[in-house]
Amino acid sequence: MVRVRFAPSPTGNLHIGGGRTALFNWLFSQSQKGKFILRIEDTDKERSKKEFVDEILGSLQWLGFNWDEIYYQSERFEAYRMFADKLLEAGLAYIEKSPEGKEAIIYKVPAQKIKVDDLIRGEIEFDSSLIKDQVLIKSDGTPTYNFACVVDDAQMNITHIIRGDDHISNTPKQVLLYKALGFELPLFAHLPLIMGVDGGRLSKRTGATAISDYRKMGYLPEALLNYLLLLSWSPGENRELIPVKDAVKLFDIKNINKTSATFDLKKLDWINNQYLKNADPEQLADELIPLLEARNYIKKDNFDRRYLLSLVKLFQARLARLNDFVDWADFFFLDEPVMDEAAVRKYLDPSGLPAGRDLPGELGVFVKRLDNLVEFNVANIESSFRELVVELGIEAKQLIHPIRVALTGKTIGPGLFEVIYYLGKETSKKRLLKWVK
RNA sequence: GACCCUGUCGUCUAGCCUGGUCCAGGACAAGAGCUUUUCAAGCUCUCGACACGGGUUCAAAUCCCGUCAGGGUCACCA
Repeated sequence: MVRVRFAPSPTGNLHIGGGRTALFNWLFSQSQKGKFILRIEDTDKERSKKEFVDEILGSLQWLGFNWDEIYYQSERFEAYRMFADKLLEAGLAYIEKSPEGKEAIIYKVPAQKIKVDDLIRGEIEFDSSLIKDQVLIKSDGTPTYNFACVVDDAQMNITHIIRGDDHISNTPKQVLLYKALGFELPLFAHLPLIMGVDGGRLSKRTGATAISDYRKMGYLPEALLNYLLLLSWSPGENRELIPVKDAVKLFDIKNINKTSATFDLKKLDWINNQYLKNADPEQLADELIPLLEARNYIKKDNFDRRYLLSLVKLFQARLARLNDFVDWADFFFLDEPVMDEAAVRKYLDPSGLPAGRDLPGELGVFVKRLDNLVEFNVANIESSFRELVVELGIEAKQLIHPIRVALTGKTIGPGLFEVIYYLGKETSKKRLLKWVK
């Protein structure tokens, strides 16, 4: 049975690169009906933090990766010690004393050619005479990364090691240890790295790196997953929008390419919009509620959910990020819209109008028409408006823009008649009347 | 510096294994237009790449060699 693992170190957040490694491991396990194992590599007592463990687990859950088993290296120190002693007894390792008298166990690296048949890159050859002896157990008693990793991968029966490219040069060191300990070798697959726009490693300078940051910014996990999937993997046939469920069926390690990819926020935005457009409004509303509460736009447990749902539907297709809703739809929740001054000057300042136009008068008439509607609905609002502009002998947009600014404070937004309808007759009248005199 | 990995539009990629169907296809971005009530969406179009140089071959993005470029690793960090 296929068993893969994702082995983050809790010395920081789960970043984009780690998320992608987790994704490929998880996808492979799902596609092979295998097990996905999580191993927290917390051997560095100084830098490992509980809060990072929580953050990493939270991000993995948000992405939808459920693990079958979880282990903590900090709980397995006896095992590492035991295998180090074995190597000592076999004469394959030696003890080195520090000036303070502390002892470290060092593996004596034998000189030989090591071939690794990487699932993604093919055969890679190394010369171990170029590798110096490796510390197994540090003088403080904790194991080194390469040693703990080998012991664990073998003990946990990991069959495929799928990890980042940056581990290629660790591979010969680990292969040597597998052989020295008499463990069966797993298969290796080294994923190309994700680069920042500046060409180097993805860093905070080049944009957000933590998965949780993308969550905060309003990206849907499905969208982020889909984007990450496209970085160095393609199912062919020009398919781009691939929900995880489909990816599990289509996934084949052979289709992973060897070239590193640059993280492109623009494409992520596009994918996010694609998912947002087709998302269930109920689900989006659930995500939005805490954000709206935080801004005091709605009161917890005391708001009209059906109304919110209608607004979500109004904006859904326009959002690049879910959080945009909070800014773009603010006028539905505020008593007074926040006015964009430039928009006011452009559309509501009578001095800028052509001779003969009487904007305040026109707005006044429109308010009366709204008042007289037999039934206040989108169709009636629109037809009364259309009739009015014909009577006035002006183009629809000459009046639409000023009204939108008066009602929303903005030049952009959903269709005007929906805006009026959802704002309600009284609020619309009140906001328009401000510009009548 | 040594070792290792990689090189197709600005970006993500298809094609490369099994040379001809590729004067290289798709997507994002950019530009133009349509629609129109602004924005978004949608639709149409435009711009734009086989890193370079040698081979092999009737024929090379595809095979071979070299060069160059980019990246990674060289810790008692993981």
